Amino acid sequence: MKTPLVQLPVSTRDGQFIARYSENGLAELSFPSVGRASSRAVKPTGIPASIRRWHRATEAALKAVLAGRAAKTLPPLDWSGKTEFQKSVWRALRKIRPGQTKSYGEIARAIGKPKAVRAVGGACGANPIPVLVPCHRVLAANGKIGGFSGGLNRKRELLAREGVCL
DNA sequence: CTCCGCCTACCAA
DNA sequence: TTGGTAGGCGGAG
Repeated sequence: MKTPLVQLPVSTRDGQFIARYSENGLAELSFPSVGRASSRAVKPTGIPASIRRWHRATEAALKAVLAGRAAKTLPPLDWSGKTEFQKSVWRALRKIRPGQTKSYGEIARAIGKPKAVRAVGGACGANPIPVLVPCHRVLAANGKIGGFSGGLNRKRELLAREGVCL
């Protein structure tokens, strides 16, 4: 099953994120919507114990990263339906520690596709689990901020909390 | 096949 | 430094 079965809110200092789970794990994490936090999140009765457990991990991990610290544990991530290229990029992103940064080119080389620089940017933009899969730690080669699907301000803030100076 | 993008290196002002 | 640009590659339609 690819469609998320359960969608649960995560309240943080930055607002209410939404986590979506499939039977295989966390499939998607959304930034707080600019609009009001109307609980669009459906909270079906009888949430599987496994998902409740994953959600606790998600909450702890998200709060840690938002505070500039490393997440101790992550719930299983469901990347089913995604391409091998994207998964290889996201795996590489997970190796970047808080406070560290890499360029799109470095990621491209790390996954053995040195010329797929721009495509790496595309994969970052398609990252379904931002923050926990730290695409915000990837900068342009010249040390510039680069882009960010969640908004550059957010990227700057996340990096600042990790002690990264631009 | 075409078009677009969280890029880059390079060249001209 | 700033600005324009061609090359390259994966993803979406």
